[in-house]
Amino acid sequence: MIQLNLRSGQPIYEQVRDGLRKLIITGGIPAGDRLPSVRTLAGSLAINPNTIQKAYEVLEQEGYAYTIPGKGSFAALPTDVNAERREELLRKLDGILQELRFLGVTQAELEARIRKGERPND
Amino acid sequence: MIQLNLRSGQPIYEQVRDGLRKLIITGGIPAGDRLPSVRTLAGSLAINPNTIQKAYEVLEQEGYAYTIPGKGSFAALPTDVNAERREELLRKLDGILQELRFLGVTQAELEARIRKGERPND
Amino acid sequence: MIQLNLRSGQPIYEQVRDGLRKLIITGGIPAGDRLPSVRTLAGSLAINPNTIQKAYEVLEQEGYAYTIPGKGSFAALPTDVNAERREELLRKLDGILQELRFLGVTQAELEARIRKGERPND
Amino acid sequence: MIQLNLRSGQPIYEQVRDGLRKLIITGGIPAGDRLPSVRTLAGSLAINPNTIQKAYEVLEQEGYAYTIPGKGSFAALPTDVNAERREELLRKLDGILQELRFLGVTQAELEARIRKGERPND
DNA sequence: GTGGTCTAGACCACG
DNA sequence: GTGGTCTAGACCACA
Repeated sequence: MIQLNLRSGQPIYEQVRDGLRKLIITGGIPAGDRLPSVRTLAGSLAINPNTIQKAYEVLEQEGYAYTIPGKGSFAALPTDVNAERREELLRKLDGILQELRFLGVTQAELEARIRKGERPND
Repeated sequence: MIQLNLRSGQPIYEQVRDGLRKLIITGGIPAGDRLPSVRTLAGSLAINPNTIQKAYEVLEQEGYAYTIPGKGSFAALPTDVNAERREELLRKLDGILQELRFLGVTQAELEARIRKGERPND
Repeated sequence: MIQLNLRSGQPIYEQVRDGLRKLIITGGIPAGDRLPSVRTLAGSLAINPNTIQKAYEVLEQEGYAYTIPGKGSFAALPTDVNAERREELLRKLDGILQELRFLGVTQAELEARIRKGERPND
Repeated sequence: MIQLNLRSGQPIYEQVRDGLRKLIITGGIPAGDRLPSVRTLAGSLAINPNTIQKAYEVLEQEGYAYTIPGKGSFAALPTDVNAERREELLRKLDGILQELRFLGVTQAELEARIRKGERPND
């Protein structure tokens, strides 16, 4: 389910966090559904449970997951996600757009790219 | 000119790199112009020269600057920037757009945001 | 294992890089195997760990090694080596051949030399 | 006549040395002919005469040029070139061939490359 | 004066 | 225990 690259230099817990977040965003794990348990995921990815634990903690801080002690961790609703996360994304978006423009990417190319991922019901 | 946050967890040399890249992108340092010398910048930011030098090395790998030993470092042309950097930006762009859509940002809002930074001659 | 000449004028980190690369090329360190740790090698060569680390960074840029923080550095596969490195070698090869011819080395001698290192299964 | 790249990071005096050596090797400056004077070359390349001076000194050590005080510097015969230079080239050649083989270049490709530069009268 | 290299020693994140 | 980062201070090549 989650692809790890142990050679990438990126901390493993970040890769797990990114993978889980991606699953939640894409609907692979619908809001309210239970995330795999720390031990299960650690087993299937063949890494240390502490590393999974850290990923879950960070995800919870961002608001993408919440934990019910004794029950497990669950995917949160989009509206539960930390407002800071959203602001951070918008900040990064502006920075990336600015840099791409500097590199010669035209407004038309940017708009094409932004439409490519458009969802029907927007 | 460059704002550092020594407690942010992000390495100082990366903050310096980001700050300089921003200056180059925004035209604050036009292509061909000299960047501040390692010692000068280290002094004005009150950090070690080695840390500045690492920032310059990374910036050079990205293609945003080039160094002439004994002369200084200079801002490069947009066309000199590493192709990998451009691809990395496009990858990040797609990921951010996907996450923002999940968080409820509509296509109209995204397009508005993308037009905000539009440059007249695109 | 690696011979250093501290008075040669060539930077120590380059000598370390060359020595390690040679070990990888000759199979002294098979692909996937761990290179000596920064501290270990620094100790056995009696030089500063930072100098070793710089050698490893450069080796990684060339594609001859990859690093997993907290785990160590490892020898990469030949296919992971940077394409630029290969082109640089071919460029240097042509220049050296040209100069050797100027110095009176005949085509026969060059071909003999090129066959000397031939591998059986080529 | 000599192409300098002030941005390359390679010391200018080395670029000048390489350029002059190339001219001698290729016959652009036949053996016995006078090399351009330090001041002339410094002027046409728009660099400091001290830098040219250093290039000439190194070239003389290699045996590619000799200086007659008050007369100028002259291109030497191939037989005058330092034996160490020749050995260094052969050593480098072996190292490059070994590395290229490691990178998957076959014996056939190497031989093709070595024949490409073949001179008719060898 | 500039960047490049090196040392000695320190703290931290990661797994 | 590993690599990553940072500091303080030093010397050298280059132009």
